[in-house]
Amino acid sequence: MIIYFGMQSAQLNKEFNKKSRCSECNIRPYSFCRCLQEENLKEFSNISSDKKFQDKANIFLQQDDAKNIYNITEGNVKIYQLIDDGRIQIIGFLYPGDFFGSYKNGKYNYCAEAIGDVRVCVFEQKKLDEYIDKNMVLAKELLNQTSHELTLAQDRMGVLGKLDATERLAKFLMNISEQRKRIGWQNNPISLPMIRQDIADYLGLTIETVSREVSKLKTSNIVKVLSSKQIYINDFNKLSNLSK
Amino acid sequence: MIIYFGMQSAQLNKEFNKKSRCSECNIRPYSFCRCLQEENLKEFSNISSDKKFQDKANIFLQQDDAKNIYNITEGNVKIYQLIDDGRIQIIGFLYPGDFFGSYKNGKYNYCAEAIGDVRVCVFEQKKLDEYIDKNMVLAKELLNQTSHELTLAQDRMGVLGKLDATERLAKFLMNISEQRKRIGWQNNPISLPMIRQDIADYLGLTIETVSREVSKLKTSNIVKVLSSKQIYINDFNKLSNLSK
DNA sequence: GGAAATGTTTGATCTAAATCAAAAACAATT
DNA sequence: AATTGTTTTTGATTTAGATCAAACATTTCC
Repeated sequence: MIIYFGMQSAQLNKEFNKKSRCSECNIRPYSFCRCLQEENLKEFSNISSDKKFQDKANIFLQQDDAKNIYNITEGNVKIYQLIDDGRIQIIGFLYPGDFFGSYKNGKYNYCAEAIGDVRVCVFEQKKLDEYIDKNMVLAKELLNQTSHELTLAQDRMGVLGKLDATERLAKFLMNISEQRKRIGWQNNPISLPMIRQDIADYLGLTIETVSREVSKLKTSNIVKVLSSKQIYINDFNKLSNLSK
Repeated sequence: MIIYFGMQSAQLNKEFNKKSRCSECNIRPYSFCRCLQEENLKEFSNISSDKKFQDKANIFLQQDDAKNIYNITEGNVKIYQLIDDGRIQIIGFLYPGDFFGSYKNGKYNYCAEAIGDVRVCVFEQKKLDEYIDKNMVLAKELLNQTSHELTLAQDRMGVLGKLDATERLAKFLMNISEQRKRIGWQNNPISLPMIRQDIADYLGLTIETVSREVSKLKTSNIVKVLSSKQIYINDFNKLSNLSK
């Protein structure tokens, strides 16, 4: 910051007190940044940058050199692996507060694509790593969050390996509802940011099976389909029982 | 350590130089402990303890209060989730150098059971956490390892969600072979510590399908089945191609 | 507002893997 | 070595969900 001689006192004050991006970030309580103290936010803002992506934009591809960690501040991101011929496995649908990318050099383990308009904070691995050395509370927070991500990934093995189509869809809807609640959004009705094909590729099913399972839930009055992407859950208990 | 008055000088010296368990551990280069310096090993030995389990012994159950982190020094461990009625999803087969359990209080995310005779180092969460505060290199190592575990878990979603039975078994055999190589064991023939039922529960298949797929690999001369748990891979290229 | 493109639903048929069944191989115990 | 229990293999049948096909709904864009 450069302070010119003759600057007005009020103006000067304003410069000093200028809010950093992080200090004004309203998703921070739900993100790994929540471990930081107020006084560290200014510095932390400086090691990251704000970036926007529009619907269907690739944030990175699996074969790209892994350079960054991304933290979502607005919108949804899908991360997915391409098997070979064109088979897709969607790893996850991410929400504000979720982070993705890689700490390690090398390749990313998945592709990342914006669903709708997305805003992220981008951290270079190197800078984040340097910051961690200075503020170890962040290392512990990242360890806790990554460890929690791992338990979620393990839970998904059970879904993909052992649940039938009905159970998978029920669990999916429950999970979305809980995710929304976690970040302070209404948990009912739920808005599905992704299309049916994405749900299918996430659950290891086909689009037709997903559609049929939604219809079954509708017929049995467990959900009301307000529109294809707006689902009202009439009976959380029944849905939860179906989801195992 | 109690030093009695009148102790001989040679004896005294021996006490001081006594090797710690960690310093004599030969799996350390393959485990998260590899990040520690020689001079820290004695202290690190003191915050963990050695424990043995025999075949089929439960190390912990999913509903147990999560208190420990375990590090395998000998043998194999299977970690698995029980869905409800009795459906089982095996999350992973662990090898010497792998760790499991939980840093966080709460419940474990899976059950852990010994396959054959097993030796582990047990760390109490609290003690490990205190140690991390003193030696931050361990936090970074755990973050890197957990982050790597997460990528493996994500890869498994593709296997369970998108691969057919032939591809699943081929990938499984390749993975075992690579895992063995990683820790300096011969990568061919491979020894499978687990029974067919476990392979089925790991791959989201039935025992019959696993058996049939093994037979197909045998018939097509890609592997030789020395015994049901000893597999010689005749053609790594073909097996790798099958595994996608 | 209408055409084109994209996404969703429903029906008919097919198939990979599950289930059911039984024999064979192997290991453990007396 | 015979008995018992466990694990694996192979065959016959069934089935959940995939694939194929077509209509229907919704969004996008001149």
